[in-house]
Parts: sequence; C-alpha cells; structure tokens
Amino acid sequence: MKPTVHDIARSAGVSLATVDRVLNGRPGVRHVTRERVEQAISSLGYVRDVAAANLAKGRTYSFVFVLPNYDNSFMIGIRDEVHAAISRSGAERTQIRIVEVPPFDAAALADALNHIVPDRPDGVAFVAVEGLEVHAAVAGLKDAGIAVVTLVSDLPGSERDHFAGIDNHAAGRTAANLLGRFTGGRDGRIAVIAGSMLVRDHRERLEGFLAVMGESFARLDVLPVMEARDNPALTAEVVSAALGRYPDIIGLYSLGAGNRGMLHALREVAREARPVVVAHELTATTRAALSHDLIDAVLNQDAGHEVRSAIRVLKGKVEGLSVIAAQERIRIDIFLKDNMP
Amino acid sequence: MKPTVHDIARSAGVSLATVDRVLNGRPGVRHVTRERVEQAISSLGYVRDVAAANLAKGRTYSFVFVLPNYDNSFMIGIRDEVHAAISRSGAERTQIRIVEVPPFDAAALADALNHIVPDRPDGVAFVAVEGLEVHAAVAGLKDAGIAVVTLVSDLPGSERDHFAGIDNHAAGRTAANLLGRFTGGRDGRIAVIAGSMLVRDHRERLEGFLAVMGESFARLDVLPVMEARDNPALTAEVVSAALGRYPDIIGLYSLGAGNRGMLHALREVAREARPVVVAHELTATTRAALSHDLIDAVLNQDAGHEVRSAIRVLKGKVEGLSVIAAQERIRIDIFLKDNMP
DNA sequence: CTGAAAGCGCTTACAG
DNA sequence: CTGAAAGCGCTTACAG
Repeated sequence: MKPTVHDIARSAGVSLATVDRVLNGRPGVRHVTRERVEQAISSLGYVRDVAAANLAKGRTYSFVFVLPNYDNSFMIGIRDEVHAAISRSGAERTQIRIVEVPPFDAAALADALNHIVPDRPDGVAFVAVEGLEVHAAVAGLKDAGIAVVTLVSDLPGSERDHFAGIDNHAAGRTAANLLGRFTGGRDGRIAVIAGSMLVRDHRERLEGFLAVMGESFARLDVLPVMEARDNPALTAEVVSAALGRYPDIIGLYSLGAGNRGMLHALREVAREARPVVVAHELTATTRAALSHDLIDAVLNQDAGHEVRSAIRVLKGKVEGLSVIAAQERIRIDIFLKDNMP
Repeated sequence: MKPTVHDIARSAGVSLATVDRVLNGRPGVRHVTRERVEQAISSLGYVRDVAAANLAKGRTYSFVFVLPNYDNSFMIGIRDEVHAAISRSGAERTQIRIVEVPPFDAAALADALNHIVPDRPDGVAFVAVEGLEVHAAVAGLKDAGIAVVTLVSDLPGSERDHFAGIDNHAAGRTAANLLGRFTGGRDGRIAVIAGSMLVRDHRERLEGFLAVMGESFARLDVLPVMEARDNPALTAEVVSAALGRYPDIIGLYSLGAGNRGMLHALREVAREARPVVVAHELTATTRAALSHDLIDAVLNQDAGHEVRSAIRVLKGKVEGLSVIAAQERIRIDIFLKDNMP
C-alpha cells in the first residue's frame, strides 16, 4: 500500500499535524522533530495525494484573465477557452474572472492591471502590449504577491513569471521554410501582410521569416511588410493593390489576423495566378480556405493549450512550484488540408 | 457555494446513502424516492466532485498494456510513456502492467490477450496486428467485461472500444502533399520505403499517399513500395539500391520505422543529388536528420498523448462514460526543422 | 428500500 | 513546539 500521512506519523512518532507542518514546510517544528519526520517520509517513499490535499484545503484559486476585446476568431477562441475553464471551475477549484481591455493599448492595459491589484487575486494572465507602463503594472502585481503570466504575446524583460504562447520567431522561420519550399524553385516576389509591427508577436514572426528568406531563399524577393491592423477591409485593399502592382508575387505570408480580408482579395485572382499562401491560426475561415486550396498551410497555436497551460502555471506559482518547461511549451502546429484536426 | 451530497440529501429529505445510490445508478431505491433525489440534483445544479469520489472509493483501475518487444525508437517511446504512467500510478489510481509480445505476430498477440482474461483487469490496451485469432481474443476480453483499446495500430471491425492512434490514411495524404510540394514542380520518381504491408498502419499510409499522388501530382512516378521490415541494414540496402538504379528519384517517403537505415543510405549520396525526404516519428534520429537537412519533414504521432488518451478512455469505459471524440483525437504533427518542439 | 456511521488522505483551527 | 479532533465531498459496509 502507498504510505499515507498516518504511516509517517506513526513511523516518526508524531501527530498528523506535525507531519503536515513538515510536509508543507510550515514553521513551528523543532529541528530534530523535523528531521525525524523527513527521515520517515523518505524511508517510506511517501508521496502526497494532491487530490486529497486539495479536498481538505477546500482552497480555490482566484485568477483574472485580461483579454483584448478584439473580435478576430483567434481571440474569440481564447475567450471561449477561458469560459470553458470557468465552467470547469468547480472541479478545478478555480475562480476565474475576465477583464476586457481595448486592443493594442498599453495605457489601458496597464490601467486594467493596476486596478486588479486591490482585489488580490492569486494570479493574473494577460495578453501583453509593450510599454513602460505595462512593465510597471507587472511589477506592481508581483509586489502584491500575485502570480503573473503573459498569454499569446509576451513581455520579456518584465517580472512576469511565465509566457504561455508560441515562439513567434520560430513560427516566422517555419512560415518562410514552407513558403520557400512550396514555391518550388521559381523566382518571384513574396508579400507579407501583418497587423501591426507594434505588437511583439507580429514583429517576431516577421524577423524569423526574413531571416530564413535571406539564408535559404535568395531567389525570392520579399516586399516591404504591409500593416493593415488586422482590419478586413483594409487588408483586402492592400493585398489587392499589391497583387495588382506586382504580378510576380508568387507567395504570401499572412502573419496577423487579417485572413478574411486577404482571402477576399485572393478570390479575385484567377486560380492559376494565385500565390502560395501561408497564414496563422486555424479558424473556420482558414479551415475553409485550406480545404478550397486558397491557403496552402496554416500555422497554429492551440488556444485551449495556452489557456490551460496558463492556469496550470498560475496554480503552480501560487503553490511555489517551478514550471516544467517542456510540459508547458506551446507547439507551433502546421496544418495542411489533409491533417486538419 | 457548490452544492454537495449533503445539500441534496437535505433538500430531498433522504440520507447520504440514498443520494449516492441515485447518483451512481445503483439499485434498491423506490421510484418516488429516486425522483425526489433527481429533482433535487437538477434543481440545485449539483455536479459531483470526482476527486472526492475517487478518494472515497479508494478504487484503483488495473490495466494491461500489450506491446511489441520491438526496439525502434517510437516503440521505445511508447514503452517509456507507459512507464511514466506507471510512475504516476499513485496519483492516478491506476495499476498498470506491461506484457511484451513479439512484433507482427497475430498468434502470439492473441495468445497474450487470451492469457490476460483470467486476471480480470479493468482494461487492456494493445498494438493490433491483424488476424482472426486477434478478433476472437478481443471478443473474449469484452465477454469478460474488460475494456479494450487499440494503440497506434487499430483493429477495425473488432469489438474494441476505441482506437488511440492517428488517422494513418490522412498521414499518408499529408506526406504526399508535402513531398509533392517540396519537389517543386520537377518531374521524377518517388520511392516509398515501408516496414510491412501486413501492418495496417503502414498499409493505410501507403493508400493515402498513393491517392494524393494520383490526384495531384501526376508528374511524379511512384515506384513500387519497398518493404524492409523496419530492419536498418535491409533498409539501407534497398534504399541504396533504388537510389543507384533510379538517379531520377527526387522524393522519398519513409512510412515505417526504418529511418536509421534510410539515413545511412542517404548519406552516401552527394548533397545536391539527395531527394526530398518525408519520414514518420520524431525521434533522436529523425530530429538530428531534420536539423542537418537530411530529412525535410517528419510526421509525428505523440506517444505521450496516445498512452494518456488510452488510459483516459479505459478509465472512462470502466465508469461507463462515452468517449469525447474530439478530445481523444490524436493529431498528426508536422515538424520541419524550425518548429521542432 | 433506507439510514447512521465510519473512512478515504489530507489540512486546519484550537488548545495546551 | 506539539497534538486531538473535526472536516473537505464522497462511498461503503452494516443494520434495520
């Protein structure tokens, strides 16, 4: 039988309360007693039953998710996943609240984070926007003993405990590789459409993309990035314009969330003249476009994984555990039409 | 506060024992009583605390994993994951045993399955090999009330409860798509190296591969499949021979586990003359080959996911729950050198 | 057919 | 610094 606290208590000749103190590193145990208990723990090979501990603690973790009120499919997916987590709250002993902020707005984000401090939740997860005020707000949360995780977009150099998102640099490299290979040795131009270079994840994707293009596909000429703020109409317009102006565009990398607009522009082009297209995030839109050969490959980050990982890490931080990096790494999925899930 | 069994008992005016009987569909409750309790359950919005239930039950699930004693990296990975699950046994209330059988041997597999019946475990997971005797063995397990899941390779048409593995047909299609695209419009031959067409997963991959090759890449001429029983030396030999005989092989699909041998043969070929290569399973070998541009893409099934999914499904079956298909679907991962995890 | 009581493996006031 | 007792939300003999 698996040893329990009772076995340890008996073996060490102490009470359950003392075993518990040692087990949880709580103060108020004489050194010799502690040692006796630790001895018993290791010699019996005790390992704590987390479920039972949680049941006894009756503890619930309070977390706040700060998300942009931004209606692209991916962000909607993230919100849905947070709601799914909320609906699992009972079983997972969490209490999760969502705070919405305007997108791409450092001041508003910092403000929202600062307002959370007095509530003293156990942890906060947020989609980072860069800005000194955001760094300061993170420091404020940490000072208040609140665990902090960035989600989807990171804030390196800040005091956040963890980033739950993909390596966007690697995503950009992967996109370049696919686009380079899929264009099959032909010469030509590559167009890149982004949301905004002010957002870190877009910037990193572009960097990775350009690096591989330079290293491995010198025959391809990458046009200056077009920033269309993930706005469908604007995206459609700039993509149309670019395709009109450069008939030798043979590849298109959509690294932001403007896929609907991009597809609109692409449909205007005769099938044989369409460029190879790599886009981000598997949504209803990109899924349909993959099946209809309008998009050739989709890079995806799994919103469910990200949200669940964020929650797991926050819980761990509250418990003072360290993150198991390998387990919490969010993968860059590649989907072609044949391996869509 | 979340309602508990106590709340239901109070609200329905019955004892905890009766609540428990209704909750778990156990007999011995008068119809009217049962209705009263059910009414309370739904009106209070009760949802059972599974962790507490498990604690009280003290139940452990006994499972047997029947695995081929086959030393390719992927199978070793599967075994490692089962061992990892065994080491989590305490926390997960499972008791898992591994039974090894010779690979590709239907009679031996059926024998092993038959021998498990008298032990009456709660569930069995096994890597299927086709054969009537295996179907019969599965029927025997099911007759004994044992949950049955196939792992990695399926046995459709049998009475198994679930298959924990990828859609190999889709994997083959994906491979064809990648290979077709990566060869970039050039004409030439494609070589396919497999373990054995007697194994269902290999056969399905080939079918999917050939289907897409026929549909979309008529310019490519697929050579007859080479079966090398996943044997490194033999694989090296046949691949070398093929490359020697057909200098216009521009693509290679390795759909089995013979990657080490294949790589050996590839390294003999001048860098510029090397074909585009798509292989299966991310292992130390294929990982290194990806980094060194010897392999261009790896399709992967996550052994950890498969094993954990198998265990989850077995537990669910024992509890009489139905599988949430979407959650248990095993993905076909695509890895290029830039998005390796 | 129904209920009172004990127990699963922990944690937590409270008392000393 | 240490311990006895109660309790977390369930389940399980046992008795009636």
